[in-house]
Amino acid sequence: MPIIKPEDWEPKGVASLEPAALNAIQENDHNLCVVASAGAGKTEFLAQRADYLLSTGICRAPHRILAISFKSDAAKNLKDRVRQRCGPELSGRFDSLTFDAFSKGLIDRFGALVPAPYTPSPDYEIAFPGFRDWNDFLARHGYQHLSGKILEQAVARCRLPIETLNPKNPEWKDVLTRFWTEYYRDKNLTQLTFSMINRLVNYVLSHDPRLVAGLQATYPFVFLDEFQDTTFGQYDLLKRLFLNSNARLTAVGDNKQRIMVWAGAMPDSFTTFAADFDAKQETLISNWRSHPELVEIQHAIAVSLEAASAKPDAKRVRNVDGDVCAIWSYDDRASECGGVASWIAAAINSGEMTPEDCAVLVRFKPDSLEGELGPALASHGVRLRNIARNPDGANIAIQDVLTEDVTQCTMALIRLGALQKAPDDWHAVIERLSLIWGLDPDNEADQETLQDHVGAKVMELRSFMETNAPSSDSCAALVQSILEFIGEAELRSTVPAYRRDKDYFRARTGLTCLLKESAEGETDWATVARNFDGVGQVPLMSIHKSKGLEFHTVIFFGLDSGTWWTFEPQDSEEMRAFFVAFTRAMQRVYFISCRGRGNRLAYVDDLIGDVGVDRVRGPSPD
DNA sequence: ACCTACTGAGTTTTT
DNA sequence: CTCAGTAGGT
Repeated sequence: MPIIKPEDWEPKGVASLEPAALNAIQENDHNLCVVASAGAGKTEFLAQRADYLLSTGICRAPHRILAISFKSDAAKNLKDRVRQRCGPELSGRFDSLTFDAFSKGLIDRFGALVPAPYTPSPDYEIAFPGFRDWNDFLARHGYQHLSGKILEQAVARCRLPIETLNPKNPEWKDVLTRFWTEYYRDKNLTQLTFSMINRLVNYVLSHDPRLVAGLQATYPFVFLDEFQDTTFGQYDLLKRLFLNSNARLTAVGDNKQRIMVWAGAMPDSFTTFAADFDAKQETLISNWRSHPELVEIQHAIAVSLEAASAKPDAKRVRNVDGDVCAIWSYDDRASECGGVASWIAAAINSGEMTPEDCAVLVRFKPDSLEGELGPALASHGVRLRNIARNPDGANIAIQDVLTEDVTQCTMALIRLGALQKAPDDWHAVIERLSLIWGLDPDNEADQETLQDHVGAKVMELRSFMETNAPSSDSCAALVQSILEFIGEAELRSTVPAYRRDKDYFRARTGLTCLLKESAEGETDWATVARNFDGVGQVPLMSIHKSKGLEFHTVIFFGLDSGTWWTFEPQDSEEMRAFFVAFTRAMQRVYFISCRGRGNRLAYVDDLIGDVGVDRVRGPSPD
């Protein structure tokens, strides 16, 4: 691949980028802090910067770029965007992971180097202890006077080994020692939380500086997405890895979307980072997502969060009629669900949006709304998909199944078999199999054999689908046959996250169960494939899960004091969550307030009322 | 057995 | 804000 001179480099695949983005993309001498409000095109910015660094050879093989995100689908989106922008070869040196997946990968590779007694057993399980579990641990060991919440934080922040710790209250040293020597050992098996994995990585890196040197040599460039949500432990690890090294760090995020402080995020990650890493700041002000009327309201909310917020430059054109924002009020929950369901069905039938373009958001407990709204939508022939739900029999959420490597390989082949046209999938399969089977993408003979192989497999899948109707058994057989074709051992050896059986089977079971679920009641494989991908289904999720996503229309359930019982107006996490929900919408957003759930949320109601958002009677069921 | 007044817990993520 | 649980009264 010919190398482009840095001065000749131009953005690819987009009409334009704002000047601040261009400056930041071509910044080679400083660490960077890029403040990017909602819809500013963070993913695009990072993808263009990756393309700049890779295609100019500023980041030359064998050097790689490490990109850290907070959600696995965000990591996946970024990876895909980089592949689109600079092709499979250069993007092969772009490692896009979540912080937790990155730390877990290091423990899976170097866990044995962690000094005793902290060495984790290789078949550990990932634990997600709740409030009760932390308290139970304390009670079991006679510390019932201490708080589980504080133990959780202490575990997330402590430096290992505990023996060297010097806490103000020596009792905590005993508690932590006991906790770590037993790990989170409940039923005779080792369980690790992600905060523990983070501490173990930190420990092994401090113990063995060669690992730090190796990582620094591999990654001269590091991207940090959604930096406002960085936890103390993650930041500590970041410093351990890259402070005072030659690595160039690019932190991107938006304080107004900081909604993870409750889970241990630093309240001031940007200022701390800017000071420690002497970072230069750039501010992106475009909003490519929402049209001017929505941006106007977003700005009013932004100003209430941060008085100095810059007014974004709205780039999207409005293309719907009627109110683009309103508070819909209802008296009781039955008319609420009925009314919203018939409105959604009518909007879909009129062709102004597809089901998957319309998101239903909640503050929490999507499961309970699924039970109410799901049947109401079903009576109009519209399906609701709770993306946080585990498919029956799996212990992985639907949204995570979709981003798994084993899913992407398998489903690309299923789509090639089931659908008339799937050109992207053909490309994706060839690209992936080249990698998995270790074939040279530039060797014509290799590529020709590969194409023949895949062509034959697709023909075989087509004839299987013609003779076998979709069913639980035929789905399992299909997955089995495709994985045999790909080669499970080969697949697993190219995906570091599939090193442990537990992790691989969790993903594979998720895939099989979601496929079976997608086949229920269907007679044709094309529909099964579309069901699997969520085509034709209205997605339902929490605000937290919606972060980073965008939808034509957003409907938020639960603008009431019952749902927001912790609400505080000034600079609160709740207000920022509300901002995140609002800024997901490209064309329109409605907030549902129902007497059956609680009272009017006066502060928010008045805030958006002041910029012209009306409280109206919600659409009625028909 | 039943009433009233009070206390405290619940929720959002990460493979 | 709502719900479950509890203490203390009739």
